[in-house]
Amino acid sequence: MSPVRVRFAPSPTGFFHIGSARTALFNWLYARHTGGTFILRIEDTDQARDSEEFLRLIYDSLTWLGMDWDEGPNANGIGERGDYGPYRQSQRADVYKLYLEQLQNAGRAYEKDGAIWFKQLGERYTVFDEHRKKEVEKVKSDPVVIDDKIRGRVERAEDEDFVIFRSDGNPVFHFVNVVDDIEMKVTHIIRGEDHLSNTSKHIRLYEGFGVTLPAFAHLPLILKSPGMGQGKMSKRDKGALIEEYRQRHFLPEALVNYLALLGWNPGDDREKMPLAETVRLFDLPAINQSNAKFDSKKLAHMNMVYLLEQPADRFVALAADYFSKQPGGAAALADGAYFREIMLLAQPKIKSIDELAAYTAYFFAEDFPMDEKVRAKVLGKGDPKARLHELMAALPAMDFASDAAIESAIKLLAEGNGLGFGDYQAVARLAVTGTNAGPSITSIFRVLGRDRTLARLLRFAAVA
RNA sequence: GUCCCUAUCGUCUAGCCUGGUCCAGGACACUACCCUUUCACGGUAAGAACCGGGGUUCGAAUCCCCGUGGGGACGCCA
Repeated sequence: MSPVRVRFAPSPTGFFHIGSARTALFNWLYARHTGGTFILRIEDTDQARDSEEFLRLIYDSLTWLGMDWDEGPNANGIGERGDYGPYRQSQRADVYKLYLEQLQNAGRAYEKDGAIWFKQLGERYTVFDEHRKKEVEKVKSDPVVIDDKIRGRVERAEDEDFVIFRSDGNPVFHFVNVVDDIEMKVTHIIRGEDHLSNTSKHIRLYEGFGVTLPAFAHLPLILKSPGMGQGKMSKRDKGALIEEYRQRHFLPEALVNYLALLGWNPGDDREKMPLAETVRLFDLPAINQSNAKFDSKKLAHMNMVYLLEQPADRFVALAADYFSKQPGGAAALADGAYFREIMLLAQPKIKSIDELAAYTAYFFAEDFPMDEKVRAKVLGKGDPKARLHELMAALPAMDFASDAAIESAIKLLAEGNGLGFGDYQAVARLAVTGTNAGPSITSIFRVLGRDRTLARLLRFAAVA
């Protein structure tokens, strides 16, 4: 058995979406599992739609997700690697010319309407195609048998000639895809099920070139989320773009973990697992045959689980990176020690990094918003104003050294008035943060410091 | 319309290959309760599925067939 060589072959014609990422991931996982080679090949044969910006997005997205390629084009200064380059189809015209000549010499290519067509072998007949609303010529030939690693044996009987070179002289996907897979010695073609019906064309091409077939594995598709319509997920769907998760500062390892579980599982109940473990267990036969709907809530949960276990330093670094990209975020970063304390308070509370700005806003500004509903609720219960004044009176003498010290001071105050901690907690939180959600009030007091806490209590008491 | 793939809780799925251990297990979501100093986390509990019909068999979620549902392809896009 020759060493595994797989490839991910995107075209830079649009944003990098979740389906592409999953295809890339499964190829990457299979390469790493088998100790094989992961090739990145850019299929930029559509001059009208290709763009350098989208090309960069492919490199950046793969890198962000942690999928390194062993062979591939010169990307972001990495330099071209591999012995079968160039790895951009726009630079491989001479190779395609050679393969075309081979087909022409064998009588398997002909010209029509300025384009070059691949000629199928077999009995020809015409039929009216309801879908295309025109007569088409079909070829009755020996059935093509696809031995699919995921689906088993798939058989297709009908063929049609198809274009391999456009009238503008550029080769078409089916042709270049097969030629490069041959040239680059790809052993396993792992791609979405939407290509399953193309595969018979591709197999005919392999036969035309007289080479042996690679193994095929057609992945189930990722469908729209429940309630978001029918069909496969498209670039236009909410949550479909990798870029979106990157901008929202999702953890790439969480996204990768979620994506790995969309159509594959380790065979037991584990869901959150280290990448190395996924690599160890991943294999083609374990991949599901049916499509899966995308569930952003489950992804969000996975992200939270990963966030929770981040070491303090990494979490603070992630938070700092996030704030640095927020409007006005620089102010929050001004005091590093203060920033760190706040972020660590927030870490166990949030589901994703992009909640941080709103969740911690009151630490960084005095003009934080007041939640009117919460205000009405808190002020409508007991005698919060009295509690507020008792607290303000006690504050100057309070020990702010630790959460525990603040807690016992407030408890002492409460006991003295025949009350409980909770009687002070709600109104103090409202006065100091404007809301009813957040870290413990003692830690907020401590981090804010006595002066700022007292000032906020005073200000609130004045208008309450 | 033609061809191809597919079918277990709302969703992701285990179980199916090698029929009995499954009145079907886990996770997300939802609900309730517990924990609690708010909000989360966490814990416990509840509800929730073998698409339908035929067969094969002592026995079918598991094997076969037919329906139906879902998905894909049918471009001088990839």
